[in-house]
This record gives sequence, structure tokens and C-alpha cells, in this order.
Amino acid sequence: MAETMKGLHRSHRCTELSNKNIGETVTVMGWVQKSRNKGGIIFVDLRDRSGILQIIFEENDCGTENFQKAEKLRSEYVIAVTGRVEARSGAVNPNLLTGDIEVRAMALRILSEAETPPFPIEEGSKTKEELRLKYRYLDLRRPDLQRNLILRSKVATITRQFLADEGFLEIETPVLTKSTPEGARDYLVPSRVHPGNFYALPQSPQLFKQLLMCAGYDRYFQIVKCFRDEDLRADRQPEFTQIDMELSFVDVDDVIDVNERLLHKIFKECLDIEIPLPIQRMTYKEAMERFGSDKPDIRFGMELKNVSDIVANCGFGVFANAVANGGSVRGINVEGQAGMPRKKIDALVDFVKDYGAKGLAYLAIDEDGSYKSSFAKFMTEEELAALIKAMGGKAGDLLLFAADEDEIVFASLGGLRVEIAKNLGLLNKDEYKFLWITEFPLLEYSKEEGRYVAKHHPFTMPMDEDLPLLDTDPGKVRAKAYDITLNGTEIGGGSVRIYQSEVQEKMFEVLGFSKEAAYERFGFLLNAFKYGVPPHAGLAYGLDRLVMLMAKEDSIRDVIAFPKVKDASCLMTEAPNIVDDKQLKELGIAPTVEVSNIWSS
RNA sequence: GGCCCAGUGGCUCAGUUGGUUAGAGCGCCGCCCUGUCACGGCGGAGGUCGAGGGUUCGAGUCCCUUCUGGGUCGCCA
Repeated sequence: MAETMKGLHRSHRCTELSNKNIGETVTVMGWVQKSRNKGGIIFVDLRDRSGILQIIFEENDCGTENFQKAEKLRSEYVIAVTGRVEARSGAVNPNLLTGDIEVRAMALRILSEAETPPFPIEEGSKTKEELRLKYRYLDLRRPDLQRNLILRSKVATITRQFLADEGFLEIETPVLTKSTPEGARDYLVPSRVHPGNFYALPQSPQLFKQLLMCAGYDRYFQIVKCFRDEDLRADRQPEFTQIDMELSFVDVDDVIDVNERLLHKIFKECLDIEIPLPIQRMTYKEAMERFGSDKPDIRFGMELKNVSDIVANCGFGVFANAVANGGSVRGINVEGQAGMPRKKIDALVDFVKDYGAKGLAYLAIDEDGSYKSSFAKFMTEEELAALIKAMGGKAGDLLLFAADEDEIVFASLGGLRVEIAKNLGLLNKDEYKFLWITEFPLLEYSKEEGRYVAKHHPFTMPMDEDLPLLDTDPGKVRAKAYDITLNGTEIGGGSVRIYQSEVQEKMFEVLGFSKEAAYERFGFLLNAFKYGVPPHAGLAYGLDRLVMLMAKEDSIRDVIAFPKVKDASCLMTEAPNIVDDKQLKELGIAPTVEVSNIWSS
């Protein structure tokens, strides 16, 4: 049934035509979005990745045979139309880019027929993601996803242009590499040649890009897939893309400078948005104190206030005990929300429990100056007045407090202020607030492992003035590490790297690695550094997250062509899947045994 | 691993305190229509309510288990 396109060449994409082309004979090809058959006249909306163009069929112009073919057109048929561009003699459609023109068909070929798709191919899909992902090739036809992927391509292209102009070289690094079990869980690939041995897919090209600096390539970048076998989130996929870079003979400010100009160019050229430079910087410590987060959303206020000193000796045991036990009491002022219904406040109390908080204390200041509060009855008027003053509370405000160890208080209130802002509609996706977070802690103590672990990675340079603390108080050492955040999302991060072997050895020592263990894992890097290594630093962006925010989407799935679902499987290909026993045998892997058979065998 | 939300024709949803033949819009199929663009008119097909078990005279509705998808905490150097 399907016809060939022999002898035809597409002359334009649908929306490449305008009233400048009136009178021209053109050939367009695409998918039937919609056919409106009026009897003696048929209108067809033709769709390609550029948009929609109306085709008009009348028997006098296209002949009986073509007209009868046109009567058969159904949604998603792929067709080729040759015809004449005309100004519309009927009403123009201001909703279409090509709304003032149409193509009067002279010839029609049906290149491919189509079954009715399982869900509508339309902007703003309401279809369940499960179905959209199973038929991803249909979902990808929708204009919003096409716009997203086109935007993504543009971001990548501009990045390449900019970095090339800045003297960066694009160099590929291996995908089959060595497992380095610090950090995220690796995806492993069995080796056929070396039974029982495994490659790991890279969590990032970290060590290779440092070796490229060692090798003198000076400035490297790569737009590269990375893999982490951890649980998924709306902004986390098991394979994701980084814009990865590394620079030699630089310090923090140099990295920040080139990246601010990169971001400026990307936003200017893709969205016509002028990012004010320089981008604001904030230390990790300040970010935690003020926002309870190392990636604060600064589009709105509602900052944390530490009221520990004020409530340390108050009558409310929860507050007093938290302070006595070395924790803190902090609050946020939700201005004008004193009237929030009890039900919604209860929902917020439940919300912070996810972060390990035992509860949330509230104090609503009514317009007449009276209180509704979960704890006011335990405190004196003087204590309450001091607390309200410290919080900047006024009539009509709702004050919310968390009391616990700092880590829980920060996580709870940091999450809470974003949750409330979301509920109150304070998060404007047209607003882009960038923020550098600097001076991250070098290490954090892992209760699980009973030792310090690197917060960034073990090659991160401590701040010069904190070097002595490595011996005395490692938890206090700050790193030359930085994250770039946008609207409360970490879109990139990096650090200055250690290049002196004494410092690196000290670092491994603090992490609890013996020299042998360090060489076992990272020997190739440590050896390389013996042969002359330049001071170097780098940064990597999560391209998916960056594009997600630029596209105003809520999930990186909407900017990835073929994403995976929550359990890391692909609904379209049904990966991962069982493989043949023959394949397993070649890899020296025992075939899967049914659980029920384990006991009998 | 924990917690929360959702699952009813192809799609999106409604479905009262458990009660007879489970509805709507869109889509789909057929016929009609020469200026539609959310086209219109007439007619039609299509669902054992995610699955399994239980309570009941009776379950889309209540209970238990389970599957699928989403959000989130843990996790993610």
C-alpha cells in the first residue's frame, strides 16, 4: 500500500514556509496530525518537527485519484504533498506559526499508513507516564518533547562552541574502566577474557580527566554519559549526561569565571535570558545556616533563624532538651499564613518526619495578637515575646520550629521552606537564580563505616589555611570545592584537585586507606603524579538537570529521549532482561537458578 | 529497605452510606457535509473496574496480599 518517495525531494519543513513563499510550488513531508473532511474539501494538518502546516485538498486541483487518497488519510499517516503555497482565502489561524498560509495540494503520496496511536499525539499530554514510556517513539513526536530535545541539542552545541573558543579540547575517555568502590555503586560489566573480573561503567571521567591534565592537554571537556547504580528520582537517572571539564594551572576563581561565561552564553542564546554576572557566591556554612540546604532556592526568603539561645532555658522541654543535647532550635517565618488550616499544618508536621524530625512546633499570630500554638502554653509571655521578636514575627504570621540535632533541623526546615513555597505558588519557573556554594567540608563522618569519607571525592584539595586541621580536627577542614546551583537544584560541581603527593597521602590516611589500599585502587593516578603534574581543577554539570530547568520541566525524563523508570528498567525495550545461558557460560557466570530450586539442588 | 499517591472502554476521568443493565468527554468505525482549524450533523462499536484472595444475600466501592507507575526519605564520593 505504501508508496515510495521516488522522484520527490522535501523542499521545506512545515513551518519553514511563510507568506514569503506564496506562489511557490513546494514538497512537504510529515505526519497527519488531523484531517478535517468537509465533503468536497479536505483540510489536513501536516506535522513535522518544526510544527504544523495546513494542506488543502480540492478535487479540481489535485484530481480524483489524489482526492480519494486524501479521503483515506488518518492520524499519523506519513505523507508527501506537492502543492502551491497560498494565502488563506478563509480565516487565518493566529494559533499557528503558518496560520496565514496553506498548501493547495496538487499531488499526494501516502508513504506510510498508521494504526491509531494508543494515546493522543498532542502538546501537554495527560497520559500516564507508564504508557508514554512504553511507546516512547510516539511520545517523542509530541511538540513539547521535541522542543525539549531540540533545546538540549542546542545547549550541547553552544557548549562545544564556547569551550572550543576558550581553548578546551574534546577528548573521549573509556566507558569500560576500573571499579573504584568509593562513592556510588558501580554498574559492573563481566569480562569474557578474564573470567571473574569486571569492568565498571564510569560514575564520572574523574581520574581520566586528571590524567589528561597530567599529560599536558591543559583544558579538556567532554559531553559524556555517566552511570550510577543507585535509586532513581525525578532528577536522577542511572545513566545521565555530564558536561565535564578540567583545567590546568588554575584555582577556584578561574574555574568559576569560565563557567559563568559559559552559563551566560547558554542562557542568552537558548532562552534570550541575560544572567547577571558575577553569580552570587555563598559558603556552605552560610547556606546551611540561612537555608538549611547546600543547594538553596533563593527565589524566595523564609530563611532559617537560630533561636537556640532564646529557648535554651524555656519551659518547653522539647526546645530546652534539644539545645542541652548539643542540637539546636531553629524556625522559619511563613509570613501572612497564620490562618493556615490545622489540617495543612498537620500535613507539614508529617512532612518533616520524613527527614527524621520528631515533630514541628508552630505558633500562629492572629491579627488580634492572640496565639494558636502547639507549645505556647509551656512558655511564659516573656519567653514567647522574645521568641517572636527573634523570628521577626508580626500579626498574621505563622512561625514553624524544629528542635533536634543540627543535621535533622537543617534537613527538615530546608525541605519545609521549599515545600511551603511550592504550596503557596512562590516558585516561578521563569525566574533563574544561580548561586555558587563554596568551601564545602572536605570530609563527612560516616556512622555506617565508622570513618571519615570524602564529601566530594578523595582528590579534592583542602583549603590552604585548613591544611593543619587534617591532623587535629579533620571534620572541620574545608575544601576547595564548589557547586553551582539553580533554583534549588545542584546543576554542577567541582573542585581544585590535590597535586602534591604528601597531601594526597595524608588524605588517604585520614580516609583510613593504607598506602597499599590506595595504590591498589588509584595507583595509576598516584604513579602518574610522580612524573610532573600541573595544579588543576575542574567542574561537571548535570546536563539533564540544566536542560530540565531551562525547559521548565519537573523531571529529567522529559529532557531525555529514552529514560528509565523508577526501578531502572526501560518500559520500551524491557531492559534489563535475562540472557542466554550460552552468553553466561562464555562469561563464566552461573546460569540463574530459580529460587525454589536452590533448596532441592 | 521505609512512607505517601494513583490504577474503571483506546485516552482522560466520574461513580453517592456496598444494591439491579458501570456513565461522560475525547478518540475510533460508518454515512452526510466545499473554508475547517477543539470543524459540524446522524448512527454505531467498545469495559468481567490492574491481579489474587476474603467479608457479604450482594463488592468498582470494605479488608488482606500482590503487580504496575509516580513522588519522597535512606542512598546518590
